[in-house]
Order: sequence, then structure tokens, then C-alpha cells
Amino acid sequence: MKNNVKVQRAIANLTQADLAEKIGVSRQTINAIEAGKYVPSTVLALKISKLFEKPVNDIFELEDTD
Amino acid sequence: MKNNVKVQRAIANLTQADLAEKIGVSRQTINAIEAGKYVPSTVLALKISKLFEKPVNDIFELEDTD
DNA sequence: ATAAAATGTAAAGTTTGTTTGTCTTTTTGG
DNA sequence: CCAAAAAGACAAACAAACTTTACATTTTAT
Repeated sequence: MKNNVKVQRAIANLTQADLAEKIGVSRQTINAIEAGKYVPSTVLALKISKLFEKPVNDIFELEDTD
Repeated sequence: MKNNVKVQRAIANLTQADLAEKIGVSRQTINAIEAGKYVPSTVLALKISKLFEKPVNDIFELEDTD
């Protein structure tokens, strides 16, 4: 699983803490997602999608290993 | 979280077991997702999206409680 | 150069997703 | 009507996501 949350966040000019607060998760969760440590739940993915006004499929992408 | 997996599956004319096998999960997982018992992971959502050729956002929808 | 803000990291613990197995109920087709 | 297929349900066990707390490192601005 790849994702471009970091890029979207940069475009929106938000800190990890900002984003975390807006979607109601911990800052570490955002950090871990951006670092590729784990894949967020679908609820989280949809919230991120909504906030950035981008389809989930544009933010998260399957890899061969998934 | 609402989803229309059951409808998409009907359109594709697949059984729960068929769908489960195609995306590599157990039949119970599909059943539970359709029954709204829990929300699948983002990896699963993307696999379902890919199989049905529909955006994740068209298959899964946030509710006020999410 | 320094302080403050932002980011990275990690362990421990809770919650949620997933599997496996088994059984019951409903639907479908002959 | 009857058998087979499909769907629904439930519980135990395990895996993954997520939280919290706490501290270290890097970046930014003065």
C-alpha cells in the first residue's frame, strides 16, 4: 500500500497535528500512515478523502504485495 | 459506514464465496461486511473497488456516526 | 545560535478486523 | 417436494489498526 497523504497534507498546508485533529485521530497515527507503517482503516481513508476532496483511490494505491 | 457490496456483487453475479475467493478473504468476512457488522480494511476496500471497477467512494460511504 | 514547532520513533495496551469451524436458515432448481 | 447451494450467525483465537505516553531528532524562524 502506497499513499500520498504527505503530499496532500503539504498542498493543504497542514501539520500532522492539524490533520490528526481534523479527522479525530492521534498525531502518531498520521505519522505512522505517512511513514507506511500501517494502512489506515477505511473509515480513516474516507475521512482523509473527504478532507482533501480527493477520491480514496487517488490517495491510496494497492501494490503487488497487498 | 454504509456500503453497497451486496448490490455490486449481484450486478457481477457472484456468490459471497466467489467474491471472497477472488479477493482472498474468507466467506464470513464478506458476509459480515455486507451485514454491516464491521468495516473492511482499506486494502480490502481497494481490492473490492478494483474487482467491481468502481471507486471506493462509490461503494463505501461515511455516516454521521463515523 | 537558539528556542519553538514539527516530525520521527517506540513500547504497552485497547479495539477492531479477520480466520476457522460449526451449525442453522433461506433460496434455488429439478 | 426435495436436495443442494447460498446466505446468515456465533464464538474462540489471532492479527492489524489505533491510542497513549514519552522522548529524540529535525526544521523553521528569529
